[in-house]
Amino acid sequence: MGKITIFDVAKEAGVSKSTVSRVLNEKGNVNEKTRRKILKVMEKLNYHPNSSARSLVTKKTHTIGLVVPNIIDPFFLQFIKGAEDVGIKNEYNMMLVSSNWQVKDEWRYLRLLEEDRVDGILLISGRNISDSYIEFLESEKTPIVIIDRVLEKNIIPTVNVDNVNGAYITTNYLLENGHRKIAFVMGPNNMQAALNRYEGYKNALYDYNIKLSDELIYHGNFTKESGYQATQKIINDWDDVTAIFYSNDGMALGGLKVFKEKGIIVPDDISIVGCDNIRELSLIDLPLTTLSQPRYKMGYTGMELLIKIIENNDNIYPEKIVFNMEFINGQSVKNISAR
Amino acid sequence: MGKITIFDVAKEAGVSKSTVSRVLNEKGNVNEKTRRKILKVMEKLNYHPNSSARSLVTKKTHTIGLVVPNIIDPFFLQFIKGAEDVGIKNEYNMMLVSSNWQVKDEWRYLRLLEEDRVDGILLISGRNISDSYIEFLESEKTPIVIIDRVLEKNIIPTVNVDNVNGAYITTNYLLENGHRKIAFVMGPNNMQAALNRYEGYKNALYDYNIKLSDELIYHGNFTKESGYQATQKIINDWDDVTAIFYSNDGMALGGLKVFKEKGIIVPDDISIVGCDNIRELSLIDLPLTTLSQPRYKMGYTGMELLIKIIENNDNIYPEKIVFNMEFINGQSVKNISAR
DNA sequence: CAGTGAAATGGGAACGCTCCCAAGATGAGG
DNA sequence: CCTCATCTTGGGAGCGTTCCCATTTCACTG
Repeated sequence: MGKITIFDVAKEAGVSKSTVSRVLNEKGNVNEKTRRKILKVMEKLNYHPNSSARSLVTKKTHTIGLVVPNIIDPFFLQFIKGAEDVGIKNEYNMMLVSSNWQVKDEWRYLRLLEEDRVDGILLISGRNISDSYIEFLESEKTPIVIIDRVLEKNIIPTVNVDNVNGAYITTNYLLENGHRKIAFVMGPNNMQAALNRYEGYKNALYDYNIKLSDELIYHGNFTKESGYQATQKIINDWDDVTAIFYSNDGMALGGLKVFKEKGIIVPDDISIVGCDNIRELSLIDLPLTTLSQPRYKMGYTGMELLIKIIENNDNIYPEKIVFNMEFINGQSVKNISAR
Repeated sequence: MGKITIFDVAKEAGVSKSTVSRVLNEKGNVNEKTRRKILKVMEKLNYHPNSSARSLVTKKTHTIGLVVPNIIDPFFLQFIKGAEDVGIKNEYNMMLVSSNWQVKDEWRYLRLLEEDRVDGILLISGRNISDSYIEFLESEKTPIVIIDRVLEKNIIPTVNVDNVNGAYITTNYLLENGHRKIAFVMGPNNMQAALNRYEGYKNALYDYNIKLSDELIYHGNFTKESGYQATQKIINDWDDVTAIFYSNDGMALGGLKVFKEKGIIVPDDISIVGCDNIRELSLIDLPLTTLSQPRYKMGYTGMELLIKIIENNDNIYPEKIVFNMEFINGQSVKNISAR
């Protein structure tokens, strides 16, 4: 079915292809009358410009590559949604690539760029990207924005969340509610976010003049199972811990399981706070007090930034955007201040 | 930074662009020695063919449009993952479009086709696509596969699940476990899947010689809230209903909330089954007996089919693939047969 | 009514590739 | 040593646009 081209439109409208192109791109002067006529012909013939031909000469695809560590994890959906909404608004398409947390898959999204399939890349949750790859991207001057990875040495624009501050606020909230012996369940040591949350916890204690006790620090790896185990240890080790700070919600869920099994009531017997505000928690009866990353907003902002970079490629100064975590006041903390 | 083109490679290797093209596409005869040389030069110059230029002449983009009703809903992730895995294997990229359940957004994915950005479209969960649009796609002879929507009149290939059979098996399971008075919570009337599940329920009762009672049929709209309300009604209306069949898991969750509030123990006081096997349920302590759509497999198969259609465009006969639902035996049904 | 500048239009080159066709190289067979 | 088939290579056209430049049209002004 011979596709309609710009020539067909030109012929039908009795003008040259150049004029059609002009109305298509709203560039240059076109007599209003002919403009209307051409528009009418386009509609009549159901003409749509071929994007490949366009890209070939303009060097723009109006497509961005969206890289996600793992498409299966609902955690990333809000980021994607935020990015998508901006994309739609600016008429950008999104090419989806999941990196599977694998360094070896980095070539897959790199190739999108090399083959000029995309104008830039939005790397969501860049925690899994190797340093050498980031340096490579930097040297390539690729339009790219990385979400959820702090890059201090690199000039690449990033969108992040202030984990230190978030954990500080949360810990402080526990302190204000009279808690003094607060166990802390850490995440993986190699994860910046996990370390930062620990730092916030530490700072809050310090500012409250409470001595940090290493014995109250437990280790997990962000899974429900590891939260389960850590919680069992905590309960075994102490009978005067009044609150537990889980550095993500997954581990808090593991904790809840322990409490259920042992008949421990939250928050009457123990107060807990989590971190991340994962969707699954909304299904649980107890509203958890937790911190939320503004994921939608981060995706949204990241995409906006990326498009900005793509569209005025000159005089860019790299931006490092940092959002605050949002404190979500649930019902898993009890005020135990003596009155 | 002047991008490397096929000419640069040709020049450096001392051959013509045609020869380079030949080794690029592994088409036609090329002397093994020159082939190696060209390959080496490509690597040296880090040459990658421009996809727009290629598409312009071949009319193939090696990209497929993946349409999902709502990217925010984790329900669709398994479909996407299945499709993606096939895409990667066959070197297809995926353009992501969410339809937002809105008919008015149909133009957004249509345009991907019209602008020749994609070679075909995989419409996941086509429940939300208007009939007129489907007819349009059919008439356009667009390479398309629709997942999760039964199309009897149309010639478009689909991948579906046998809801009738699934509901039959589940209902039968309840019957085998001694339940006779089984309430049924329906989904929206305009949804094929919901109606089919009702049909399966009906058939099972019929084959078991149990008279269908309209009074045991309750209506919901697949939300947790509607399940909550329906369950309250059921409990109000009857004291001898021993089992409830929720036609999706979301409504079953609503039911669980009622039971918790009223101190009703599942499965001791009442047996329940759901349908869909949504991820959130894994976080709940009670393993629900439910039906699972093989979502990963459906996405996988749909994508395979689509690529097959795209790649040998001739003599296609439309396929209608139907998977069985998988029965997931949880712990929410009690055997109450008199012994 | 000639002259002028702006508005409107057309034509051609270029984008980077594939593909067809023609031509040169090679080698076997007589 | 010539012939012919096969392998190998090069050149040119064409894919559907955009964009630059040249040309035509037009409305005014003096």
